[in-house]
Amino acid sequence: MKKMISQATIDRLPLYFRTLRLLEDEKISIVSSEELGRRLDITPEQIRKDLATFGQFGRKGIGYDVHDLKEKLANILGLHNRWRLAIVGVGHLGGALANYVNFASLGFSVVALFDNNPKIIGTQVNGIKINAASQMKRIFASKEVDIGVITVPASEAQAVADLLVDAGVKGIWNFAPTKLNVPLIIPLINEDLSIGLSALSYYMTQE
Amino acid sequence: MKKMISQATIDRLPLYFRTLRLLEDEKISIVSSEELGRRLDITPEQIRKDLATFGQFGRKGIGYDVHDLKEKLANILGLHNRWRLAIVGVGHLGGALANYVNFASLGFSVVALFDNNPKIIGTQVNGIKINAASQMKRIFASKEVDIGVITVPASEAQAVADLLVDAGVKGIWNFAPTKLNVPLIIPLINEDLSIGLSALSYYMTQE
DNA sequence: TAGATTGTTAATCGATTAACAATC
DNA sequence: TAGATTGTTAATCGATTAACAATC
Repeated sequence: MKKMISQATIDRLPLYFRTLRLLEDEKISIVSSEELGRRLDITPEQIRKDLATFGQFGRKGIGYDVHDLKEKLANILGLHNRWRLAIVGVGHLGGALANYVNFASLGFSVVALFDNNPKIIGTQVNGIKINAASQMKRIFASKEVDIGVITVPASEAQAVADLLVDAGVKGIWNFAPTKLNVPLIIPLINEDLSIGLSALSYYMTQE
Repeated sequence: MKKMISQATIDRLPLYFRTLRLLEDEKISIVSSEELGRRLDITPEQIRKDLATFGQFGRKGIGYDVHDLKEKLANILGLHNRWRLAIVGVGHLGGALANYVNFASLGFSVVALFDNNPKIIGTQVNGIKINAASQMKRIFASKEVDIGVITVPASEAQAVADLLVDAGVKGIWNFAPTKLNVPLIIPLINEDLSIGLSALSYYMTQE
């Protein structure tokens, strides 16, 4: 990582990107931070500050070119990379992710599936064969996998993470509700669904 | 909401709760903020500060009683409420959530499913019948639904949110990648999976 | 020119970290 | 008592918001 940019800023970039796409669909070619902010419930100052972190993308008195800014954000986010995913743990959630259409539109594709349940090894999901975890290293090489998605139970997640690291994974997207230890150079994003649901429960409990 | 407590603090409480559960399973009855911090990669000071927001739960020189603190956190988070969920949009993700076991262990249960696809209305997922969205109000009353889970495409999400609010939903868990407008009194948690994946792409792009 | 809007610097706000008295 | 550990106050850090000069 070149420079330290706040997590909050990084997490807002996909929202800007998404909105610019919609604006492009609406044939709107110029947008102000004011309008972007209105669509996203984010202050215009915040948006300008976030964008200014990466360069000068707008024109004073005018606004931002929708197509141009969209492409620049795609570049910053690395969405032109056509990342290849492997999903480890083809239960309900893993299976759903294997079929998830939104990924494709962001440039991600699922190229491999792994599971240790002998009953499903060899079967296919969305046209992709499920392999035993022991095949990971071999398949990672042939399929050029970039990202490992962990959708196994928490108790097995660390072992899977170790296998992924050993197979040369470049990044990990973890859905198991547990802390993982992986080398610092490998980006890891935790997607713990129980946090959001518990937070919702908390807010519903406050009268 | 009685008092303003930071989102960051609320989001860490489920982690503490989860870890206390594991400690209880390990028959460990007393834990220090130091040990909790080690297991979660959170500083002990942060943990003490978070807990102190809600009261004095520990004993100086000793630590925290595992069972006691676990129960107190469950109460704060409202996890004793046995919340009842309705999932709107039974595609791959909605279907996966309908089968998600981790919910049950936190006290949530899925009691109703809705979809507008005539091909699947009337069929069952995990023993729960799929209804047309038009039935929402009636079914919310009879099934005493608390939480609405939105797993429809972004373009339909606002309409679904409106239906949920009209049916008297108490909280919304939104998986559609779009900003929703709902009355301020109704807690809304957004679970936008494309943010995490895009952030991962960003970090993998920085060399 | 007048009005609009960016990019950037300064001010404010809030969250994390450090320090330490209290006490088991 | 000495060692451990909490709860809380003070210091620091970082993120958001406000203000405004530059300029289209």
